[in-house]
Amino acid sequence: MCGRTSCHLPRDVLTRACAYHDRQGRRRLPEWRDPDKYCPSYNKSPQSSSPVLLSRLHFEKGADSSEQIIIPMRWGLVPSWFKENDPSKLQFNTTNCRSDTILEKQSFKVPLGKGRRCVVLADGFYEWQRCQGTNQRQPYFIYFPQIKTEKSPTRMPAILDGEEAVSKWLDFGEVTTQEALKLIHPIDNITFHPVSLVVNNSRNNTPECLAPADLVTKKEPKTSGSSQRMMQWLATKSPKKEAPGSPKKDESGIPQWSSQFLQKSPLPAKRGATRSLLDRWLKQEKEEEPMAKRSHS
DNA sequence: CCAGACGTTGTT
DNA sequence: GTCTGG
DNA sequence: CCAGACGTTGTT
DNA sequence: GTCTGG
Repeated sequence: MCGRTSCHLPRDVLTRACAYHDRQGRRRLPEWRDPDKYCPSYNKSPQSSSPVLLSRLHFEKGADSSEQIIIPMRWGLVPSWFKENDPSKLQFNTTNCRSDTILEKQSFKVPLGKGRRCVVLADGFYEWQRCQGTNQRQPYFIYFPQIKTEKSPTRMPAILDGEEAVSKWLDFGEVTTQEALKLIHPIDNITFHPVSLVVNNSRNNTPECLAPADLVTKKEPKTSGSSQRMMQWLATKSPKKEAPGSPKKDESGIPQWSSQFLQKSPLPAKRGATRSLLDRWLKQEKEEEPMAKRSHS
């Protein structure tokens, strides 16, 4: 899935890219909170803060839920019951959420049911492809081509394509969870290219991170005489290691993506998964009302 | 009922 | 192998 | 996501 | 806080 993004635009440019239309159809720019925490980078990793869009109603009682706020936030979900001050003390991973279990996993379904939706802004994201026969992993940059509307903010494996989808996703006051989930579907107007291994280290923050690059050259580890003897010794002594050069099981030649999203892509499997996801939601809550109309007993 | 987890990746 | 830090 | 640490006592 | 497992 997604563990690295680029979000490098200057703040004013990013803000304009997030222009949207409110309930009255007026064109607006999202209002910033904590603008100084915005830290543009070509190489954003979990624990860093990324700009996030969310409904104003999350901040002000009685606010227009179609109005949007933009705030730098730490990557990863912190459960509401987590009392430590330091979110890095959370003892399990919440940097990703599987779309096929989001309605089962308590850490995600509870906040989802409360309308806690947001949109993480990014130029695109990185994925590492493991190739057979090497330990190296080939990074790729994946993004919307810069042709259409300039604004195409994304949430990672769940990508919202276009302003309207973003607005509906955020407007938890009017748009129910079930309607919101329908906005997430595989997108096809997306593209990618291989990038340099420079992106591997999250300290590297340069345009080279997302620049097109040649595929990683599979260099045979030039083994010195001594290391060859060492390898032989390991091969005979260690039951865990396989003899170097022994035939590998998987000769399919099919590239294995780390991402479920890219692996299964926009075809039947994913469609089916999405449908059963929605079906399950519909079963457990028949006539979901939008948040704005729910009674607060 | 209480205790304890609450999550993802990938690989075997 | 697994966790933390970036 | 990947890279890099993973530990303690005591002294400078 | 809420769910699962015992």
